[in-house]
Amino acid sequence: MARRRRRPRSFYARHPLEVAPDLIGSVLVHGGRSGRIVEVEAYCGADDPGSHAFRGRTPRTTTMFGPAGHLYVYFSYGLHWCANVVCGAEGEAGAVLLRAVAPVTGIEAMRAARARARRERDLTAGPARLCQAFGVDGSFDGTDLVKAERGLTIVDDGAVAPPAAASTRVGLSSGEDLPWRWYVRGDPNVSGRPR
DNA sequence: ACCGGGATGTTCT
DNA sequence: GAACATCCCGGTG
Repeated sequence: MARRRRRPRSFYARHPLEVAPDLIGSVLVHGGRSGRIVEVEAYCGADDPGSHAFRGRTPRTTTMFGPAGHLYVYFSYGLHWCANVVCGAEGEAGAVLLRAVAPVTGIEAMRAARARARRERDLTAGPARLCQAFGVDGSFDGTDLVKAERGLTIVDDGAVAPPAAASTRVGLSSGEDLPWRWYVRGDPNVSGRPR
């Protein structure tokens, strides 16, 4: 069993376009549940028309403008929670959206939390699905992954990261041409298909 | 497999 | 009042 090492603050303090591909293959951990990250998207603050931070700081986006390594959780389409890791220098509002993981441990707990999922690959394929599977909601907004607040963190278990392919991001009406999504090609847990 | 529409409510203009 | 970093279900082929 390889040693699990928490990602340090310096890992997240880089530009989101560097952090995003490096997060592929890392492991998201919450209590007994864990999953290997297979799909992410980078959001680049004021430089990025697709980012919630593009039009400046608002009550909702406050966490994104804070220090790297904290979790930015937002409510989507009136139904779902989605989670990002804040990246880059404080105030730049960079973030990486966690879009999909491959379940590793705690799969029974994930199934219980995702009772509606019919197929196994629907357990954690998609930003809202993975939050539901891991029990992440708005109360986790602002928690520090480096300190593993509330048991939530991201670790490097030493496994060789699978190669990541790049594509445009999913579901945007602005910034839709920027190739800022990374995913493991062929992994069944990846959500939105690249064009 | 692929596609279309409804759910649902916060956020910001 | 419109937009929204989504998901699920039921249709069709």
